[in-house]
Amino acid sequence: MTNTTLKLLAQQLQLSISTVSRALKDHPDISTATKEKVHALANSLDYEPNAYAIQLRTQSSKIFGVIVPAIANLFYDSFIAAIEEESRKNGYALMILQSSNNTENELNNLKIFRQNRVSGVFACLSAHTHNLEVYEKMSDRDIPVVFFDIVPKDNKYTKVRMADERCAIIAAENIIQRGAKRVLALFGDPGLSISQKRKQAFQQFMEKYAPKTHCTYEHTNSSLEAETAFKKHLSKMQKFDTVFAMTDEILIGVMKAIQALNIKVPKEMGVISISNGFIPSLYHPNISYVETSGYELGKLAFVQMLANLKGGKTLSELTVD
Amino acid sequence: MTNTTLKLLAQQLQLSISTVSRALKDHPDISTATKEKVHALANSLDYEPNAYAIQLRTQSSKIFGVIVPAIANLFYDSFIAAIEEESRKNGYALMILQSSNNTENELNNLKIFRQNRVSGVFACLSAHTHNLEVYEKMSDRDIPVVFFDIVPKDNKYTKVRMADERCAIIAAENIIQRGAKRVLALFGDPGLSISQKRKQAFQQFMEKYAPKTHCTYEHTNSSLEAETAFKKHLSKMQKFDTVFAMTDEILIGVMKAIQALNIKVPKEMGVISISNGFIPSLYHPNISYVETSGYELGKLAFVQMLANLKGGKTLSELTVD
DNA sequence: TTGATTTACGCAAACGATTGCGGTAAATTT
DNA sequence: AAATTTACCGCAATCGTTTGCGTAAATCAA
Repeated sequence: MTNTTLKLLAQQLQLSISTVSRALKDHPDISTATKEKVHALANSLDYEPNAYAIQLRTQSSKIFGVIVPAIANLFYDSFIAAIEEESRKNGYALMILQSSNNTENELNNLKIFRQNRVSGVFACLSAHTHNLEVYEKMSDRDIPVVFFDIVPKDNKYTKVRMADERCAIIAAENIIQRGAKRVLALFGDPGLSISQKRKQAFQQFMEKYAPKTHCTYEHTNSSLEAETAFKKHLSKMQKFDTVFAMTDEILIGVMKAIQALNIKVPKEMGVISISNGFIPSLYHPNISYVETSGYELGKLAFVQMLANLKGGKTLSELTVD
Repeated sequence: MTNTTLKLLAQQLQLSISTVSRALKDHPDISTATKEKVHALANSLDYEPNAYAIQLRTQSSKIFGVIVPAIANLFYDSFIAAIEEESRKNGYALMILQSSNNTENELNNLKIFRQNRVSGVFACLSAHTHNLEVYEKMSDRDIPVVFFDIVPKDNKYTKVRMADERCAIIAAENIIQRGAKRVLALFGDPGLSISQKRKQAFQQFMEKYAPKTHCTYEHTNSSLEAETAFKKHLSKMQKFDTVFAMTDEILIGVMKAIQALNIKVPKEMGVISISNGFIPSLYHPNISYVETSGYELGKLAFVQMLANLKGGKTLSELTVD
């Protein structure tokens, strides 16, 4: 079946294309009678405007691009869910691409976005992307970019991220309140700023407000490493009574060790993590965690995007507590 | 900055637009010298073809639409990851929309897809969508639709799904091999065909090959229900030694109960589920599961899509073992 | 030298929608 | 009855590409 176009409608109604176009969008120049006729035929013929023609003409696409390291990740999931929801409300659609933490993919994805003239891009940097030239290219094309989660350091970019320091400090507070004596604190990839920030904030806070509490810090790059690290430290002379996991990934490793050793939580060992809550809810009893909501972050990112789209650039770093 | 177009290149090179266009795509009509000049300028000016103009002209978009109930779901995640990978290889991009199991959203999403003239749609039906008229509309527009996971019954549609029966039977086999005496088998929403199929296959197999094994069947609609059901049945006179969870969701409930009651797996209780493996890997010891790979299903779906795109329609129901 | 081919390029018409600028009847005002 | 306004509508250019067809100049065969 051939698609219904303005032309087709115009022919059947013996009207000009412009009249049909205007009738469809309720232009005051068109008489009510004509409008009704046009609408009637458009409905019965199931007319749907060709988005590409519109975009070509108006130079705006009503599509946002999203780059995440991986879709299969609970944090990004909820982030995407949030911007998807907002996008729908505002008449935008989403084009989601994964970088798989690979800079080359990231480049390719951005290219696709440029070719599709997206209205804006939500981007989470790949773990080791340091060359931001490509993102400059987007700005050159007047395509606003809102960075989230893993963001560039330079303040000229619009970025939203979790309040990493806040989360770590809340966790530390909680640990102190519990009266922990010996703490094992596990952090992620030391190369990522998120790890650095959380660790620094955590450590500083602990040293200042609970100098007597003995803390062991360690960086692990996977669930497995976290599991091993946990077991290793536990077998030492001085056992610890509390473990802090910076991310879900680390928490998973910790919990496997805890289950394997049949350690009772929270009696024998306190566990606290930073998470959006899904993983902690899988265990019994539920693990306490400091909430980092990808959902909230998504909402915030969307607001930023809209602001960028309207009033030029808003250069800022916003964080969700 | 204004975007580089063929026109611009043509002007600067004192060539016609058509020549530039052809040079860029290595048309034999164009001399090598000209091609080189064109490419050089195109590169330095960072020329990128306007996807909308191309699509308007060629009537094909190089974009696939994907509808899932929720992105934040491990099964769909891996499915999406697979088709995303394949799409990229084949020069397509993905537009992902969620239905949130809401028929109205589903309609809207399809509309967006139609307006964007996607090349094809991968669709997972909302739990309670029975009116497939909208999908007919896609076919009328020559937009192939490949259904996955939750698929319509009618055989005129192209659909791929997991071999539900196979999975259930493999699990049953496994249970019999373990020498289980009393089994608690937990299934999902009885309204979904996936639940019906798995239960029926499971039950039939057990009755045929292990008639002496006592099986209790129950449908639960959430993790919490599964947890409650597990506890309820355990407190009865005749305890069971094996539990079967049809999905990750159910498994989560079961495992919470098991942890709460400090039951030893697999000594005191055998646990088996159908899953893609992520959730079962969170526990210690790892839970055995029958693999249902969203990833594999995605690959299969993509092949189907390509076939549909090329050789007209392939009406079939394909399953992944 | 002449006619037949090749080579290398340009013209112009699409694709479908938007929109500024007129235009022409009818309605209203003088 | 002439002048002016109003209400409706059409013309045509435009967005950036693609592509069938036409054609000069260059090459070749005779």
